Amino acid sequence: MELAEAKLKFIEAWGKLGSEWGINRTMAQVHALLMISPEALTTEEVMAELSISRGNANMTLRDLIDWGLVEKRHKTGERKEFFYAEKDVWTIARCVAEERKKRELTPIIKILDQLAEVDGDTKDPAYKTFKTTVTDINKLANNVNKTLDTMLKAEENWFFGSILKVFK
Amino acid sequence: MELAEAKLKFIEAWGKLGSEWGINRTMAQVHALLMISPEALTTEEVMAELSISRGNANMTLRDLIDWGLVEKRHKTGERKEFFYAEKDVWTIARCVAEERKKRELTPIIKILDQLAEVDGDTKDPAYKTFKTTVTDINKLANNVNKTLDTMLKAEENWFFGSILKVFK
DNA sequence: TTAAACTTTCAAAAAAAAATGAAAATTTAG
DNA sequence: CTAAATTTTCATTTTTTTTTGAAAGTTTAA
Repeated sequence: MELAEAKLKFIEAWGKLGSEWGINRTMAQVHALLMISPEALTTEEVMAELSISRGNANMTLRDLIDWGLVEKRHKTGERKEFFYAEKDVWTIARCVAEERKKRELTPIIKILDQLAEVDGDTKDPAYKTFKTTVTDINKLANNVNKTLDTMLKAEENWFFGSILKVFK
Repeated sequence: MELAEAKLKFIEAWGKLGSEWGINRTMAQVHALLMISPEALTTEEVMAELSISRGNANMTLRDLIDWGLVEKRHKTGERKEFFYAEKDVWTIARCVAEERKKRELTPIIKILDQLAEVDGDTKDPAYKTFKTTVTDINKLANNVNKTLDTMLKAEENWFFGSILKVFK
């Protein structure tokens, strides 16, 4: 396969994966484009490569910066801003995990904590089922949370190492 | 908090979480409703509880069955179908992991395998960056895949156990 | 200063996703 | 068989999400 074709396929696949996981397709595509670019790109270049508008490119790049996946760079003598994506896959994975933890896991745990305090009649099946379900989900969420915390502190390559033996 | 209020909040929160993770909000809400229902519900009841149309309820319940999260049940003497959700949180987590692995991880690995075979000039930075990025993502994806495989075979309660010590 | 280069904003438009509901299909009791 | 009960389908509508692009805002070189 040619590099040009492969690039397009990668951008498309990354966009699709993103959208399946609740990430805006264009944001995932811009991320893909920058990940495979050795050099930082300008807004103009991103717009041209992906055929998107200036406004879209600007907002998407801002979001990627908020996620910690992309950084602004400046070149001496150039007035324009350049955008460069983190390329280390483990660092990328950490960023995503950290952000999603903050944006989604922490808020839902807060709600589950409140819901676990619902009061009612222990003999009422509706109450029992509600309480049990919410409590169990809460426990799972807290375990995911703790595991992520530990994982995020872990060595860069824990994932590529032999963690698998744990489950032996 | 009253049970009725708590139920509504739970359904709302579960729907929101679902939509953040690329799951149709209504599907997540129907799932939430069934998870906290001690008894299997009819399509009519789901429609009424969530104020959704028959068509929507029908398709959503079908999807939940496809995910392995809900099953059809029949009551003797009743002609209608009833829907009952799996309540064990670990089993639910396995179902979701298994489905998403099948629907999203396996396909992307297939594509990454193809893309890793792109040919080009080793001295070309664009080629080098592409190759490295794709290869690294591929490695990570394969490790996630293997870890999920092992996890899915694991004991019901591995997650609630002391897996955390692994990362010590 | 100031004007050109560049970036950001956001109301409006377009596109995508989800929901509706009535007709068609299916099932089953009698 | 047959007709009532129930489920499924899917063209259309509605809602939600995403994108556009031009105007406003900002920065900087001279």
